Amino acid sequence: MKQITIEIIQSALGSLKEKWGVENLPDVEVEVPRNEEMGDFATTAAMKLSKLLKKPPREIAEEIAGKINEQREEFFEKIEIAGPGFINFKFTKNFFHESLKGLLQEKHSLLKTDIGKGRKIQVEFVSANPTGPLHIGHGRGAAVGSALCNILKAAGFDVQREFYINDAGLQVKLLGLSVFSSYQQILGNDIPFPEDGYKGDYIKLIAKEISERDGERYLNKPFDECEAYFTDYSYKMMLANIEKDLKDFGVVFDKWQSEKELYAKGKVNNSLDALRSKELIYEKDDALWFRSSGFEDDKDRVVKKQDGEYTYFASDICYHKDKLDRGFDTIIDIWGADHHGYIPRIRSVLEAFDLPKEKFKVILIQMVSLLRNGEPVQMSKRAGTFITLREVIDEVGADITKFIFLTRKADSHLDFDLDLAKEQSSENPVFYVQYAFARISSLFRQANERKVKGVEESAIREFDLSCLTEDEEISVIKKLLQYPMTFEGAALACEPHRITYYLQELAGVFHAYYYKHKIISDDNKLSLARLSLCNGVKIVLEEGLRILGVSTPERM
RNA sequence: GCGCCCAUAGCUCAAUUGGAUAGAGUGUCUGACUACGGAUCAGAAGGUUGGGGGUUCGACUCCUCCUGGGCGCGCCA
Repeated sequence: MKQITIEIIQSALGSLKEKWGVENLPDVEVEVPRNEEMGDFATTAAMKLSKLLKKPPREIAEEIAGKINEQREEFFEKIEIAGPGFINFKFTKNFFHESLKGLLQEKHSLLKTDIGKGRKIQVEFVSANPTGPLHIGHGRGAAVGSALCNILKAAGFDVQREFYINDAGLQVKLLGLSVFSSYQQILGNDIPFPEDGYKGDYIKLIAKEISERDGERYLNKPFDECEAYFTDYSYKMMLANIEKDLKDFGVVFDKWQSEKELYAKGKVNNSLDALRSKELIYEKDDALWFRSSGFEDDKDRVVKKQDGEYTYFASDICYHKDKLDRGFDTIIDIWGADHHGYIPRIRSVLEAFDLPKEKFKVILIQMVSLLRNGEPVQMSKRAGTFITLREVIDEVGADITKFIFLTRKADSHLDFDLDLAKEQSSENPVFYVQYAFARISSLFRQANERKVKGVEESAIREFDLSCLTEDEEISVIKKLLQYPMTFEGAALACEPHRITYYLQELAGVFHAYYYKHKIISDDNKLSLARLSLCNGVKIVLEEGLRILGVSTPERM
């Protein structure tokens, strides 16, 4: 719908070009006016041309409108000039009927686009350290990342979902030590627990599991001797746990990239060597530094510490280079907002490697504050006092949780009140949308039971939609036809929440329509047309909810 | 001290990337079941978009200063 309008305007501008004596025309932009009475679409082209042509916008608008009327009259019921120079278009009912028919016959035409043109894009998200269970913040990242991937895929990109595993370095070692200490304590060896160790109950659970499995085999031994066993065992347990939680949350990955593997394959060393040969690595105070201040960063960063250990940054240098080397056209990292200071550092890395830094994009997810009855819930991972994503899913439900996450822009803080989320569950927006879907499913069950002629197994083959003339019916069709532009906007801006809002609006116009008009009646032709319209709504709701990762129940 | 983000109706959030009279939900008030699902619908009320200045035909949106909040500024991750 939008595309057709743009093409018509472009064509009109094209034929006026000579008369105006201009070479380059501005891009044509169309939008849906706030107020429906103003029309179905509006363009600001005349206002944009005003400066260029040195003529008042309304005068230009008259010329354009006149030209369109000559050329493509049949689509429009009305074209008028309004306000400072908007050109408003109102489509004929026939246009809407034909468009709806297009959706019903060829879903693909409306639900998918090809702005991606098969380009390879990678989204790395969650990437939680495998040192503890996922918390609510990870859940937000998971919901947003997953929905974004679904959008990009439907928009024609070749999408890879990746989880980066920090399985090397001090944190997993500390996890191993924590479990080791707990194991010793369980078996009666009262050694002190590491001061900054992980203290959650899950540590004891893993320790107990090991004690049951291996008995006293590691009792009273020094940690050095069993470090590999405890560390590996523990982080693999945690990783399995994380994967399970994500799966139950409806989030899956194509690739789990191990940090350890980057070291094992020598990739980290290779990257550092490459930088060294460009004289971007130097030694100072017995440590190795990356000269990031020569790029966007405000200071140089350590890649290898005095004690000979690499920093996380060292493997991140390698990882981001590796991602682009894998041939992705764009790589998107989804990070917690507390990592924002890391952006200049990574951009510097790409620049240092002469890689195009505009291919690297970061989406920052703001913090989630958990509330219970309006009171903040204090969380500390180290102290082991935190509410896990698992607990939230169990208490509130995956659909509600995801919907709440996806009803906000990523970069605004979120107060997640557990009690409110539950209390409102009967009139929660997610049910409002799902209810519309269930209602339509119910309508088709009715139609089949009543043996409405022409309805077979929820499918209708013949479409005579000319009797859809009620205002509410046109409103529903219009909303359906707005899906592609909303969806494309969400893809280009990487903002899944736009889909969430759209679905609520679509459900809204549908509920209003349903309440006012009887769908199934004695008039067979009208019933079929109305069921077709409902089917159109169902198709779009199904696609939208699928993108968000929210279920589509036939009954509620 | 420096840097990034946020501030919109009582509350939780949108606003088609600079467009027309700033919109939804929730809460409050008033109505609609002898309906294919009332988890619904119709209506009312609610605003100096944190504050000042600037840019232009036009600003919630861009620039600048201020206020208030969040987060960073490690040879931690």
